[in-house]
Amino acid sequence: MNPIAEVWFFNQGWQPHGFQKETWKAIATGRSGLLNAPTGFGKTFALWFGILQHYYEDKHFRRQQQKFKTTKLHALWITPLRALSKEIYKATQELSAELELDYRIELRTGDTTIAQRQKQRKSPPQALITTPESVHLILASKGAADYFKHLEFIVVDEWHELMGSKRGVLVELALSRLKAINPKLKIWGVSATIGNLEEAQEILLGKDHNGVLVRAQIQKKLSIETVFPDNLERFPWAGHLGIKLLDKVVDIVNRYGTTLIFTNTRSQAEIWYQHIITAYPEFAGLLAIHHGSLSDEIRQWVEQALHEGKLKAVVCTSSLDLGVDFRPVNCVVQIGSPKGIARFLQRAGRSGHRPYETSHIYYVPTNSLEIIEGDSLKYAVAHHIVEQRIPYIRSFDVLLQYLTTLAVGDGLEAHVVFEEVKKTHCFESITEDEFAQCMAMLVHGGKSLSAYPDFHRLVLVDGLYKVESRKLAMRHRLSVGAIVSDLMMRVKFMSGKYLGSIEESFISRLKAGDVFWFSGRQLELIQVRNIEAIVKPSTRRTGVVPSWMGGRFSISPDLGIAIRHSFSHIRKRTGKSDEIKFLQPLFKEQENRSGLPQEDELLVEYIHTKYGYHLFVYPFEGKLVHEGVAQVLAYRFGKIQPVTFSIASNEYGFELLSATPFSIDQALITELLSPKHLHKDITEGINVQEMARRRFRDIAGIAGLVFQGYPGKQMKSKHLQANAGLFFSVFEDYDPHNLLLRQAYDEVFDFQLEEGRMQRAFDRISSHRIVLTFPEKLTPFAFPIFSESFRERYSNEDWQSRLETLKLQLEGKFE
DNA sequence: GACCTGCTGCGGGTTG
Repeated sequence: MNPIAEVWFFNQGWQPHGFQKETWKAIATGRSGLLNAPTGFGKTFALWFGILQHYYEDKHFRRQQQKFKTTKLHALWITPLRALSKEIYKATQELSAELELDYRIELRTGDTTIAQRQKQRKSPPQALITTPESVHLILASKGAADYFKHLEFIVVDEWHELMGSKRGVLVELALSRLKAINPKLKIWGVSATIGNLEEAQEILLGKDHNGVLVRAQIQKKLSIETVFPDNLERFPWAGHLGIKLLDKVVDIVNRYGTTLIFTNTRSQAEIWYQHIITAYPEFAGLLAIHHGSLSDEIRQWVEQALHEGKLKAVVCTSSLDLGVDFRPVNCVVQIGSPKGIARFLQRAGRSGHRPYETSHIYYVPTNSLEIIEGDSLKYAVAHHIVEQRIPYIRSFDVLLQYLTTLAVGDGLEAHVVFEEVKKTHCFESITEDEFAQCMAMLVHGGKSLSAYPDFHRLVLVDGLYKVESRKLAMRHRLSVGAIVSDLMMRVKFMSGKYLGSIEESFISRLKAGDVFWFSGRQLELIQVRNIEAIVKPSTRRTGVVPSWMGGRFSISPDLGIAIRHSFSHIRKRTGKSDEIKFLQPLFKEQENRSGLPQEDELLVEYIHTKYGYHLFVYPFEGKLVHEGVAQVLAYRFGKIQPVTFSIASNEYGFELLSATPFSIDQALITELLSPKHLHKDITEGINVQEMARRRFRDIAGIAGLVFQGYPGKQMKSKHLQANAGLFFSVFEDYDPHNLLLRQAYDEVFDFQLEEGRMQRAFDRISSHRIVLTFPEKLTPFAFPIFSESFRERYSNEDWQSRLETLKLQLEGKFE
C-alpha cells in the first residue's frame, strides 16, 4: 500500500478500492494509463498518490523523511474547465496540508495574474494545474523546453470531454512536444465511460503504447424514473416545454435534499424558473438558476450556495453537466429528451456524488411521443449502450496555430516537429508535402497570399523558424485556443432598419430568396453582406424554410437505436414497460389513422390538409440526419416533378410540404430514398459551399489567418477587411487545393451533414419495407412535425428581456 | 385540439 495514501485514507476512515491500488502499482512501475471509474470514488486522489509516491524518492515516506527538494516542474494536470482546475487545486491543497508535504501545487489558467505567472516562470512549482490553452501559452514562451524538461507526469482529466473536440487536438499536439522534450514522461488520462474507451486510450498515449487501462469494477447505483402525466388525453402531442408537469416536478424537489433540474435550452431554464417561483412563492431564495448567459458572479454565487447546501433546487442547462461536485445534490430531474445516453448518465451522476450512494434521476417528457424515451433510456442503460466520442483528424487549422505557438516560443525545427506531429492520432496521415504546405503558409502566406507581407510570419534563424515580430507574437498569444463562439449577424431591411441579431450558422444555410421567420415576421433573404443579412418582408406561403437548425442538438445515433428498439416493442405488443403501456392509446390512434411501423419498416404518410400536401416520413434517425435526408429527397423529387417543398423535421421524422398536389407511390419513394449517388445529390441539393464558407470562418480564426481583435477593444486594424470570407473566395479561385479550404468542406460533410450517418441511414432505409398510407387527418406522429413548421422562430427577444428582470432580482439577493 | 427549442468550453505580458 502506498504509504502516503495510507496516512490519508486512515485519516479519512476510507477503504481504498481495487482500482486505486491498481493505479498506484502501475504508476510505481513506470507505466502510463487511462483510468475509468465512476465519479465520487476518488479517482483524483488515486492519481495524486501515485504521482506523489514517485516524487519522494524514499518509498517508505514519512513526514520526517522529506528529502526531495527541487524547483523543477514535476507534474502537470490538465482539465477542460477553469472551475475544475480550482476544484482539483483546493482538494490537493487540503491533501498537502494534511500530510505536511513539501510539494508546491499551483494553478495556471486565464485567471492567474501576471505577477503569479512571472513567479511561476522563475521558480516553478512541483505541480501545475492548468487547461490545454494555458499549456500552449507556456509553449509559446521562451524557455518552454527547459521549463518542461523535468516533467515526469501529465494527467489529462475528463479526457473523453476533450477528445471529441479541437481542444483534444491541442492536447495531442502538446503531448507530442512534451514527450519529445522528455521521452520518459508518463501520461495518465481520466475518462468517463464512453463507447470507444480503448481508442481514447490509444489516442492519448500514442500508438503502440504499453499503458494500462484501469477500469473500476464498481457499478454506480442508478435509479431512473419517468414522470407521467395524469392522463394521456390531456397531454400535448407537440411541444418541448413540459410545464404541464410542473407540480410533479415540485413534488420531487420536495422529496429530496437538493435537486438539479436540467433543461435543454437557456430560455427553457428561465421559463421553468419563473413558473416554479410564481406557482410556489415559498421557493424564493431556495431556488436558483444557472446557465451560460448569466454573469460569472451569479453563476459563482449559485455554485457556492449549492456547495453549502443552501439551495433546494437549481434550474440549469449543460453549464452544470461537468466538473465541480456538489455533494448536497441527491436528485436530478431531466426535462425533455436528454438527446444522448452519455449525457443522461453524466447528468444523473451529478447526484449521489459519494461512494455507494444511489444516483436518482427523473425523466420528464414534454410531449406524448417523448414519453417513450423513458423506456429507451432505461433499455440503453441496462444494455450498456453509450455513445462514442469521435476524435477530430487532420485539423490543419489547429496545426498551423500550434506551429506558430512553437515559433513564438523556442522556435521550431521543421523536420523534427514533422516527425513529432506525425505520431499523433490527428495527423497520422499527414504527408511531407502537406506539412510543407503548412510551413509555407506561415513563412510566406502560401500559394495565394505571398504578396502580403503580413503573412510572412515565420523567419528562419540558424535552422529554427521563429516569429520575430513582437506584435505578431503578442497577437498570437491572444488567440491561442480552439473555441470559436457563434457569430451573430445583424438582420436588416434594405432601408437599413435593424431587426435584431441571429446566429450566422442559420443564415449561412439559406440561399437568397429563401423565406424564414424572425422576430415574429416572415422575411425573405435578399443577400448576405459581411455580418449583415439584408431582408424584405414576405407573404409567400411556399418555399418557407422554417429551420435548418439543430446543427448541434440532434439525438445521438445510440439513443436513436434505443428509441427504434422501443418502437419495435409497440407494434409487436411485447413491451412491458410502463411507458409503452401508458402510450398504448396514442399508438392505437396512430394505427387507426395510419399505421405503426415495425423495426424493418419505413412509414410514409401522404396527407392533404388546408395547409397543403404533406409527405411525412419516419426514419427515427434524429433531427440532423432528417434535415439532410429531407433536402436530398426534395432535390431528387424536384428533378422528376416540378414541385417546391418546404421542409420540417424532428427527432422521429420529417415533412415535405407543397402547396400543389404531387403523385406518389411505393416505387417512387423507394427510388427517391436510394442510397446511390448520395454524395453527388448532397453536393447539388444542399448549399454545401455556403456551409463550408461559414465553417471556414472558424478555421481561419483558429489557424490565425484572421485576427479576432484584442479582448474588450475595438478592432481598428486593416486586417479586419481581410476577413475570412475574403480568404475563402481567394482560396476557392486561386488555391483550390488549400488545406484549410479542404478542411472546411471535410468538416461540413463529417460534422454538419454527418454524411456517414446519412449514408448509413439511407442504406438502412433501403432495406426497409415501405409502408405508404393516406390518412385523412394528421396523425399523432405527424402532428409534432407539422407544428414545428408553423412556429414563430427566433423571436427570442422576450426571453432576453425576461432574463434582464431575473438578473435584477438575483442581484438583489447579494445584498 | 393539442405548439414558447436549441448547450458548453478557453484565452498577453522580460529582455528593459
